[in-house]
Amino acid sequence: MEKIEAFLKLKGLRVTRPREVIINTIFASDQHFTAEELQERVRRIDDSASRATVYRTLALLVESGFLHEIDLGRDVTYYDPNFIEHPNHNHLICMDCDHVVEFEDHHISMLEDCISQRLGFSPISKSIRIEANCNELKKSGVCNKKLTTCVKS
Amino acid sequence: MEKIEAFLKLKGLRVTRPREVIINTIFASDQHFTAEELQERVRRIDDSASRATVYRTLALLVESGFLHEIDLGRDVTYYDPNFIEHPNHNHLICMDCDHVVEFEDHHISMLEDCISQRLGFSPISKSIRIEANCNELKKSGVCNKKLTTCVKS
DNA sequence: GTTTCTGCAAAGGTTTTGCAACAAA
DNA sequence: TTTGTTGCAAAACCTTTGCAGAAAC
Repeated sequence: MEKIEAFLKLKGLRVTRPREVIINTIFASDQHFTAEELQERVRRIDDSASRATVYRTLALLVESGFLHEIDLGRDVTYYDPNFIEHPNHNHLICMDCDHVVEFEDHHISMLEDCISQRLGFSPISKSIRIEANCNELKKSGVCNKKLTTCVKS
Repeated sequence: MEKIEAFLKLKGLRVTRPREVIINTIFASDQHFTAEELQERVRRIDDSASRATVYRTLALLVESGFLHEIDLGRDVTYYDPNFIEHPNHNHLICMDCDHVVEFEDHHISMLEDCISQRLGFSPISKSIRIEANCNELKKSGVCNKKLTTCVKS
């Protein structure tokens, strides 16, 4: 938050009440969210932020690199506040329980860089999306997976 | 096309003129496209297919696995008819020239499977999207990359 | 005071849908 | 003849935008 405030001032942008509330709400958790969900969380904390301002602030944070858009294969845009801590993470989406597991893997990351170079390009951003079924569910009929933190390897 | 016709008959669905035209148009090329682009190509061949039917046929083909939706990071949905020949390919998108390079890599694919299993899941589909800059452009100021076929490694 | 930001409501763009007519089997 | 399919136009959906008033600095 302090970083973002500093950034705003540097750019000649203003630290307003709606922006503060929105930014605090976003970074209060490391979980991905949609604009809709954010708007609702913001509304519950403080009524001072319209849908338009939520969208405008999201765009601002994405452009300035504080937030990432991710594609979970659904029809809305998801935002991920967890890229500052884990800049190279990927997503596995369980099609059974809809859980999203974030994971990092150094080997894959290196391979992606190699392949890009071989093709004649320098990667800016790399992302993997895996859609999967839950093994636990298949075996026992019940799914207890609630992994929400970033798994590193 | 014969495969899809057989599938339609098997499912009790009908082989109609608009469907034939749309399906033939899609698989006349192995290049990805948007609904809008498809509609226009279809219109030029034969006027017998409304926008609604184009969308409905796309949905049908995606559901039945003949066609894949892909995310190129733009704001429209792209469709990729090239997954039957190359079921595990990924996309590198050049941010300079907007070209899309399809690539396959056996090692990455295996790593994705391993990671999924370690996390307790069985992958259904895996996709990588790399956004990149063109090396040729950076060096010579000109970009001649027009790779459109699937690069295997 | 000046400039940026906000909220509202309206518009934007893509995709979906209800319905009556139509065509495949 | 039955059932699935089409085209049209309207609706739905998420997201963006124009504008006048409000708020930072």
